[in-house]
Amino acid sequence: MQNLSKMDILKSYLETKGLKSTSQRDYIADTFFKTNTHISLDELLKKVKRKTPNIGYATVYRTMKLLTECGLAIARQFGDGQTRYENLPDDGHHDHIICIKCSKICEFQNQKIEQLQAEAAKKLGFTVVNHKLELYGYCSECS
Amino acid sequence: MQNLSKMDILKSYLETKGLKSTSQRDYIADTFFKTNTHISLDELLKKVKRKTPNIGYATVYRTMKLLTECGLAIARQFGDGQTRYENLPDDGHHDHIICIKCSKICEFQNQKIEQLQAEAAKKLGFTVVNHKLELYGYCSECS
DNA sequence: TTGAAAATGAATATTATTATCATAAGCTAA
DNA sequence: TTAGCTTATGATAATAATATTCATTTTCAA
Repeated sequence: MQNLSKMDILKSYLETKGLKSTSQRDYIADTFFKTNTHISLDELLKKVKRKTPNIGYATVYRTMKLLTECGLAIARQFGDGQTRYENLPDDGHHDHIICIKCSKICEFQNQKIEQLQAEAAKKLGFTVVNHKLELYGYCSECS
Repeated sequence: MQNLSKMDILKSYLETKGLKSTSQRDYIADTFFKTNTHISLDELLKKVKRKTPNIGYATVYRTMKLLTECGLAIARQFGDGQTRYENLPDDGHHDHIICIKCSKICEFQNQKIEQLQAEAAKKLGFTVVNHKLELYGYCSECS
């Protein structure tokens, strides 16, 4: 079992909610944590079924709902009519800057921005567990 | 009829596509242009029906598809299972914070964050022209 | 070990989106 | 203006994804 820290976060979330740990949940979560794409429920179910064929769609659905609730997954829509789940990268770098001409993508992280986000959220009564920041512009070669 | 310039953009889009101008389309578009929220099809239909009760869901649906195609509306998903249409603000840009439990959406603006974004981009040799920032967390009622 | 609480999985229900089709309305040419 | 063709409309139906139900199984704390 990889992804120990993520699994720990999940376990502690379950505990605070009075929910139980099950082999299905663990296996679905672990499988998801190993993806680095935007995976749909059907795709994840297919992956999970390779090793545990009698797992049901509903369990995958409910597990992903849990992971989303505790900030370990981000549910996104890309316009194909399906919800896709994004796994957080381990190093926490999930800000992107994308060149609108050549499509080059760079990643960056800025602690100060994250701090300001948390403050802005607090003013509105929110507690941030996750964020998605995408900048669009021209890279050095295209500007 | 307000929103003349947006209406002009729509009219010229229709013309280039060989589509026709109708009173329903005009009224739906004008009603949408007057919103400053993330409106769903049902909500927009309800608004439109106040003055023109015999308008149909399908016409609203098709009109919003057109507006999206020509860039006058942005179709967004915030996780409540409904597509919501964002009217382009006249006064610029806003960011979103979304409750991952109840799907409440708040908007906020933060000049300082935008400034830091520009700085971070500059370090990577980029010039920012646009950005998308979404925070996910718990609202005051769900935390 | 036991029993209450929660999870599972198959199936069903619900909901939003998209397509269909008969009729109505807009547009162009004469 | 009108004839004739094209597109739009609105009611409804089809589709597809998501959410719920329920009988059974599993977990976990006492």
